[in-house]
Parts: sequence; structure tokens; C-alpha cells
Amino acid sequence: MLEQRFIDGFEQLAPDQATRQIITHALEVFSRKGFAGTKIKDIAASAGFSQGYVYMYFKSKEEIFTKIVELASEGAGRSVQYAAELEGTAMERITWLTEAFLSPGSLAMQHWRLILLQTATSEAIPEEAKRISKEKIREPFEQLIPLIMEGQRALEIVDGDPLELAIAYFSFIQGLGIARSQATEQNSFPTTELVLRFLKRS
Amino acid sequence: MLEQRFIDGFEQLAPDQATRQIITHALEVFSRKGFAGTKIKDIAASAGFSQGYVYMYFKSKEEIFTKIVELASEGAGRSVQYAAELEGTAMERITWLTEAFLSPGSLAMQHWRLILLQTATSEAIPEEAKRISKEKIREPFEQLIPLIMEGQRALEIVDGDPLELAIAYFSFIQGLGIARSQATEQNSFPTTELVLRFLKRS
DNA sequence: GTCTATATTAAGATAGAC
DNA sequence: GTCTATCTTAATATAGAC
Repeated sequence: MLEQRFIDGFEQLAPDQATRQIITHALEVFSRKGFAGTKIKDIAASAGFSQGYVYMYFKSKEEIFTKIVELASEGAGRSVQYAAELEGTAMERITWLTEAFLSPGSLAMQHWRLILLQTATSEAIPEEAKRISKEKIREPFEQLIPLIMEGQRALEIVDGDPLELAIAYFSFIQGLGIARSQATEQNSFPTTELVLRFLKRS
Repeated sequence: MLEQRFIDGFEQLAPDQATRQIITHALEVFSRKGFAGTKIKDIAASAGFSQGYVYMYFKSKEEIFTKIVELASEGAGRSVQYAAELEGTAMERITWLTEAFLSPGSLAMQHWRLILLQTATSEAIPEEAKRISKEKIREPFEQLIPLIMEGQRALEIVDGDPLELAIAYFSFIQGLGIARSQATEQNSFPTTELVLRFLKRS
């Protein structure tokens, strides 16, 4: 399962239970409130610890944020890689990936929100986090582009610069993630089929 | 011109030069750094005033933010209304609107970032701003939906729930706005034609 | 009108108690 | 291991000077 992939990544890089606990909850809170809007107290409360205790595991808020951006950036790349390795035509695999992204409460989406959305308001986040994000953001694109090219060769996907198509794809996904997070009504939410129309050869 | 429409809205609701100055620069800074990430000092410096002077015109950071969300929400609705009133087929008008949104440095996009993106990280922004945003966010949709329906009747636009199509449209635009704001390379940015493929009847 | 100086509050970070 | 209390810093907001 895709979600498992992310969690694995987290567990791998977090030796003890408490660190994992903090990281997991910090991801969730940062993703909702942003870097500046998140108080250490919020993370601690969410993880079930006192405010001061967090500093036993991390030396600053910046350090927590930077760590999470690193993990989330890797997770985003891995999710696309996972989809790319599935069976089926290129378009089938992209469809699967899109469904994973758009499913409500998707951890993959949470990761994207953290990375892309936050580096959009980039001036208020730590330099180190920006650097890592900028460096790792290429990975999902590098995973998706060969898939798009495969689909173009199979005449499933529209002609044109694969990078341009990949940018359009992730932008769309990103925008839908924001829309979903504010969803007042769950009905009327765009289907995978509609979303992928711009990619499909007609 | 579309940009002028927004500026008009701002001038209308800002009696004196200093207030306008603060509002204009605050929009820009909030849009880049988010509510929590923006310090009064940043706004003041950007507008060319000292930190304390801002409090001659606004009683708190919340008040500035709330005012801007109100103006920007109205501006977003007006931009769609303006496009809807143009000459041409429904699809031509939507194309025009899309170009206005996607043009680099678009004030319309800046407004969207402020409203949608910030209410996405909604827990860290003032309640009053959330209320206004939620209330006004309907307007752009209400302006676009009749245009979509017109395009469907003229067989220019794909069949399906117009609200779903409108949500997809604004999500896509929103995502592209974020992508553009981080654009490392200006080339490879999706064209209007590609973006609107998902809407076009094939 | 505009700035500088200052009071106040909130948040980050540390250190010592249980 | 975990919390409470505390120090320190930074940001909001005010008030008084030019």
C-alpha cells in the first residue's frame, strides 16, 4: 500500500518511539498551520507531550521542520516511483497514482502540502528547509516524466513537452489538494477521469 | 484592464494615501509570507514607514489581514465577472480569463493565493478573515458556472456537473499559481491551451 | 504626520524537580 | 522519561517626542 511507503520512510529515520511520535504529529500540524503558524506547544500537545519535552529530541522548531521537509520530499518521490513500477499501461499507472493522491486524507497529499505549499510562502521558512525542498522536488518529476513519455509513445497521452505536462499534472493535483482540504461539500469534487482529460490523447 | 479592476477596488475602500499604501504592500507581503509569517515590521518597511506608524491606521495585524482578505475576495469575484461580460464564445472568454490568471505577476493570482492558500492553512488565521473568505469565495464560482453552462449548450465544453468543472478549473489555476511562484525556469510552463484541454469537448 | 523609545505579551528554548 | 518553572528573545502594541 502507498500510505505504508511513507510511514516506512518515517520509521526508518526515527530511531525511537518518541521521535516518531513527534515527527508524525508535527507533519500533521505543520501541514495545517504552516511553519510560522505552528507553535511548539501545538506539536507537543498533539503528540501528547509537554511543551518543554520536545526539546529533548529536537534542538529547535527549525530542526523539526527541516527534518520533516526532508522526509516528506522523499516520500513524494517514492509515491510516484511506486506507481511507475506497477503493472499496466502508462495511463493506468498515472490513474492509480492520481487516485492515491486524491483520496481524502491522503498522506501523500499532506506531504505535498508541506513541501510545495510552504515553499510557496517561502520567505517565512528556514533556509535549510528551502534548500532541501528545492533539491528533492525534482524527484517526483523525474519519476513521472518517463511514464508520460511511455504514454506518448503508446499514443495514450497527448503530444508535447513531457516536463510541461508533468508541471501541469502536479499543479492540478496540488490545487485539488487545497480545494479538498477546505471541502465544504464532498460531492461535486472532481473525479480522476475529469482531471486526467487534459493528459489524454483525444 | 483586469488589473485596474482590482486596484480600483482597493482605492475605493481606502480613503487616504497612507492607508492605501499599507494595504497594497500588506497584500504583497501576506501573499508571500502568510499571516503568521508576516511581521508588522515587514509591512511597514515595505510601505516605507516605521513599525509603529502602521498602528495609526490599523489597530492590529488581524485588522489589516481581515481587510485585505475582504478586498481580495471581492477582487477575485470581479475578475471572473469581468471576463464573463466580454464579447465572444464562452470558451473564448474562459481562455481570456485563464490568460489573465496565468500571466506572471498577476494581481489576480496574488489575490487567490491570499484567499485560498491561506485559508488552506486556516487554523493559523483570524476567525473573522476565515468567515469573510468562506462567504466571498462563492462569488467566483457563481460567476463561472453560468459561463460553463453556456459553453456546454454550445457544445464547446464537456458535459458534466458545472460546479465540479468550476472546482477543477479554479484548483488547476491555483496550483499553477503556486508552481509559477516557485518557477526556477520560466520555460516549460503549461500553456493556456493545455490547461483548458480538460474542459474542452473532444 | 512620522519616528523613536518603551511597555506588554507570547513564543522559543533551557534547567532543574519528580 | 517526563513535566513544571523559568529565562530569553522577538513581536505586538502604545505613548510620547520631533
